[in-house]
Amino acid sequence: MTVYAGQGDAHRSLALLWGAPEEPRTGRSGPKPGLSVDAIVSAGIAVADAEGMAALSMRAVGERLGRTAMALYTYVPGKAELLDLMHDRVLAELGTGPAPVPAPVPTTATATAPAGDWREAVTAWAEDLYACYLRHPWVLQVSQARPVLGPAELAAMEALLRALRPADLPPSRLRGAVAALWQFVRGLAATTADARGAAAATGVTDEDWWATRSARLAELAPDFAERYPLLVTLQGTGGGAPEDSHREAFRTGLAVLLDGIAAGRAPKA
Amino acid sequence: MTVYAGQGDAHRSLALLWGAPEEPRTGRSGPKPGLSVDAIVSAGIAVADAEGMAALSMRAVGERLGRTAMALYTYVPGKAELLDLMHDRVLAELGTGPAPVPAPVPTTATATAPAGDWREAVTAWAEDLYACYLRHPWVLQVSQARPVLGPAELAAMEALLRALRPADLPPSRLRGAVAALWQFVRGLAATTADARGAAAATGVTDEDWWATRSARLAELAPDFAERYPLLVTLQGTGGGAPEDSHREAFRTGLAVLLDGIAAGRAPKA
DNA sequence: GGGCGATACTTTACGCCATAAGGAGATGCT
DNA sequence: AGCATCTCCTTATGGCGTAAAGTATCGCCC
Repeated sequence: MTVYAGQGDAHRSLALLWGAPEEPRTGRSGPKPGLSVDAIVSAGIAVADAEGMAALSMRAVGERLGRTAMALYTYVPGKAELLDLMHDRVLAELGTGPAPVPAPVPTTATATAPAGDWREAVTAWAEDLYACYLRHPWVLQVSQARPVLGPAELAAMEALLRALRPADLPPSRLRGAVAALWQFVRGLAATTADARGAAAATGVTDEDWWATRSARLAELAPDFAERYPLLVTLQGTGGGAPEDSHREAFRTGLAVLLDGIAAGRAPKA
Repeated sequence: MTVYAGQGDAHRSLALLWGAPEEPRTGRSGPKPGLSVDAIVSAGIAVADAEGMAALSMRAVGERLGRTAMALYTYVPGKAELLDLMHDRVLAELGTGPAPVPAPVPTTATATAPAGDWREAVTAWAEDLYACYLRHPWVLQVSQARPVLGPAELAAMEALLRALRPADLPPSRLRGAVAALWQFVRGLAATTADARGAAAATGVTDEDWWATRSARLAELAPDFAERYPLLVTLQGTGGGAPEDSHREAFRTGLAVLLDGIAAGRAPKA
């Protein structure tokens, strides 16, 4: 199950994400709030971390806080908005990259930046995001289609741009690079997360799982090797442990991307 | 809502995907089947195309076929498996690329292939996949986490490998390139699909939607420009229509990837 | 041709889900 | 003290996937 975020009231969602002006409580009466948006978001994350996205229900979140499902609706407009908040909260775990950089002229590119090691910086960013996704695999089930535009998500973007700055790309190419990098990390994290999930859910090793799978496949499609010759040769070369092969794909895929970025740098000044 | 595929019985799912041996009907009695797996899959796709993923329910699919939801269970083990089948059916719309290539020595790289225009071939492949996703946007809501391993998905992969062959990459790098390309196309398609969906659902232009969104954002985070300086400069440079900017991101992102692939080619023979 | 076993399909029911509606109790201002 | 306000609850609605069990229909074999 994938979950579709960002479907709630965009207005309220944004307000919550960015910390609503918090009406200064003038003339408030009634019982003090026993919960808070923050607490609910935390509880939601706890549920999703522990039980997975499928188990995330308003009831479950409420229960974890000793309330009913309906109690949450005082604080949060609905499940969709809660998901947006959970998503951004998780992304807030990301480091914001190395140096904020005071404020060099943002115009053209005569920057005297340390340069060159932008590759390292981008790699660090990618590893950071990858690890974050794997800490909270359910986030990968929140459809990335709708941009939530939370502060943490934007901060992550900004961090990537900061890392890429020394590469000195023209704007259009920069956009392409950012898109490619983000999607790549997310996609690969999803693959890895699922491999782990399959192992955990079925109690079978990732390795065994694949073995069973491909045995069954060979049985069902005896002409496999003729139909997919290139696939077969590629498959054959990656004999190692499955999780290692993901890491290798991550490394090499990233290398491709970095090379591509390097190739598009503006002519050196 | 994202939907999580591949959670059903892997055995039966695979059998259905690959066209089960189709027990040769010896000694069958009972009423003739009025439905078929194919018809059910088609109905499911029709529902999802027309009403979106959220509206895809066993009841809805059954109704379209003039049956109840439970009638489907005679043919298909459950909703998860149906989704797998729908997914692969959609991917079967993809072209399989230019020339199947008879069978040149797959060992080393002294191939006399037309070479060079692998960029074009890969671009065509990417455009094809991108277009297919946009024809059936709901597919992007099927979690890519779990590899379904249907014939069409594998064929798409094979087609990409065929396109990439003249680039003559070492296997490890090839794996990285494939992963990066696939994730990129999928991710960008998701973004585009959603932009369209937002426009359709709310009746607001994509442009207006963004305008509202960023106005609200400026209101909630007046220090936006200081917090995200690089993001702001990047945003500012892309004034055009929103859908065009996706296409541009697609083009430039792909260019980055292709350059990266080119950079990693084995030394020319 | 009669009957029987297999098959297609239905009805019903269960336990979930998000959330609309409205009510009870607590709280603090006036 | 009175009352508006706010939190939280109970209840109800209409959905979902699918288990279980019933009914109708067909083809084979005696």
